[in-house]
Amino acid sequence: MTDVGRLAGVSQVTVSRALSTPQKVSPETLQRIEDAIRQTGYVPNAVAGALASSKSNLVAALMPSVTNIVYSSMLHAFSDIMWGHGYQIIFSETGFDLDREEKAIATHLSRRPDAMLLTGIKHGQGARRMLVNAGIPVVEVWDITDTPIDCCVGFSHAGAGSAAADFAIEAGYRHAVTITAGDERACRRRDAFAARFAKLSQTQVPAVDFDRSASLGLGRQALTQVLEQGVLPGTVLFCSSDQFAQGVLVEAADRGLSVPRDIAVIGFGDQEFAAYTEPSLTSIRIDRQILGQLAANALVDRFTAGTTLNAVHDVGFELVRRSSA
Amino acid sequence: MTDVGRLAGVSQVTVSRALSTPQKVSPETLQRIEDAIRQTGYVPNAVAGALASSKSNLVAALMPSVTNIVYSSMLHAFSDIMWGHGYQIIFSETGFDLDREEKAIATHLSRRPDAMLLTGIKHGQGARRMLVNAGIPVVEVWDITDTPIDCCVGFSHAGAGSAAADFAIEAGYRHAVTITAGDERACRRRDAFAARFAKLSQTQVPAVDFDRSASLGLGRQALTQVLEQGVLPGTVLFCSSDQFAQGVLVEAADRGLSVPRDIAVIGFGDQEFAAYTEPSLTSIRIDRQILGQLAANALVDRFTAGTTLNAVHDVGFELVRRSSA
DNA sequence: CTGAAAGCGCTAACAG
DNA sequence: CTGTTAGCGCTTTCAG
Repeated sequence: MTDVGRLAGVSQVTVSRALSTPQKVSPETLQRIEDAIRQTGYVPNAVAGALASSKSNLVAALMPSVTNIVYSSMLHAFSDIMWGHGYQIIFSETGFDLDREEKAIATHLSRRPDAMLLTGIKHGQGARRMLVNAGIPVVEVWDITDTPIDCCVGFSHAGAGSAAADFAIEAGYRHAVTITAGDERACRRRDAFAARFAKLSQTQVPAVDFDRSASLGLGRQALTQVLEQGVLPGTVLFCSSDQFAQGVLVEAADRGLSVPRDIAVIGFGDQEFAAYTEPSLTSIRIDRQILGQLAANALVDRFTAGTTLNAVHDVGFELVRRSSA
Repeated sequence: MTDVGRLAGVSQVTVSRALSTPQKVSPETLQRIEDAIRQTGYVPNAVAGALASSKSNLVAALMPSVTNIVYSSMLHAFSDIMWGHGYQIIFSETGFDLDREEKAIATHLSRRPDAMLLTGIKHGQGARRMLVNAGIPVVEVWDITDTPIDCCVGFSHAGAGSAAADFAIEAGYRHAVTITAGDERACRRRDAFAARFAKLSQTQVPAVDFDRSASLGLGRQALTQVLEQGVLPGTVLFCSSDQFAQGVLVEAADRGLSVPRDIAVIGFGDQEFAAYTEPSLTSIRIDRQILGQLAANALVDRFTAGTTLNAVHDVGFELVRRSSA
């Protein structure tokens, strides 16, 4: 900046102004500075800027996994809006591990981000304290609670589970099995589904649980397991992910089973392929685009205005009925 | 740090040392400092550290899209290793747009990252200049070239295309159609496939091209289009993505077509589901895990040793034959 | 509208 | 092993 200033015949401060508040610099000076910048190939140093102004224009985003479309599509929408507001994203994967998340929070806070996005509402011991101490806006996504750290945007997993049960009963199914991946939120959906379905149908709801992430292969395996234990007519499978559901569909087709006649399937996530499988998949849709956007906007609002704390945004969910159930 | 030092009865510098090079501080002092840190709830400021040492421990990663598993799984492997070495990832999506990539490069460089990962080998006008000026290690992934900016790790897309053609001919197919998404690298695979297949079979290779990203729905549409134009027996479809291939499979099943008898299908990417579709999908496998790891290691090597420039790592590809072709 | 001075919180020499 | 002195490259007052 000093070099640029020298070339333009002004002081370093004026160059700084030209870059951050050009309206405070006379047009001619501005012109000379711009030329000088071009000539010198000057690249601003945002690190120094952040130190001096204690504003980093950095937002930290922590999520379980980027390879899961459910989270990555949220990140996509979120970072898109943030970028539009001049913020950059520094991210880490936490892999459903609270310890790892807590370490990541500490590390990220040392970069003095202007805000932080966290996935889920359950965090480790020190997390809340660190975040409150940092005094930055925090948005928790993909779930809701009455006691967010700062604000949250998501939906009720228990609500989604029991809504699926209501739907299944209304659709005439009298037996159900759950297929669930190793994910705390998926378990909450399963539990709510099972409780509600059991209550309404007066039947037991067996569970097939995995400790891994959902996948098509695991879904095929799950159906095999279900069939081995024998399945009564009018049974619906409540899957914690469309990946599972698709696996069930593929396995069913391979075995010559008719869906939903022999077995019905409800997925979760309403992924892009859900509408195009054979038969098309009944699933629970969460608008991840909107969710990511709302999360971004919540933060941006907090920057500019300083909206009320403890704001909770319920984006809801929608049971999309197609042919599989 | 000054506060912590005061509390521990040492100077600020000693606190700094205790944190970065604890072996240079006496055990007793270290203990006192650690206690003081706990008491004060001190959180290091990596921004100031980066400014003073001109080492940010930040690595920028630019990729077309995080919602595409092909890139996100690479990012996952890459960031995992980088995190293990104490680096954090600051990322941006560039959406197959060179201008956007160039802007992102400039913005990211202002953060003084210690290295940068770029996807692809084709970049905008100023990109190369900026990166060379920055003087940081750069790794270009997912493609290879003899003239990388610094180093690259990927595979030959033309090679993959013609290998698929060789395979198809050997497998006895005499007609082919390509289905391609709007992606420069996919087009290079298509062109290589078509050229080679046409040469060996002495037939034309019609193309179904989309300007969007691949999806299951678009794949179904593509097969419909192909069938409308009439397809000769012994035709293989070369898809630029497993998403397309899966769509073709679903549409074929829906129409009562037998795969590979009526129509054969080759995918690309060997995604997790490829082994579990019905019939299972023949696809081209790239080890994205390894690719991401090699990219990370290439950078880490450059940090420590300063490996030769212009290193090009060909991770190759593997045609995985399953049932669809 | 422009400049001078101070300092953000840390690390990098250099002394002791 | 510990402390002192100088910055890193900006932004933020405060004066002109």
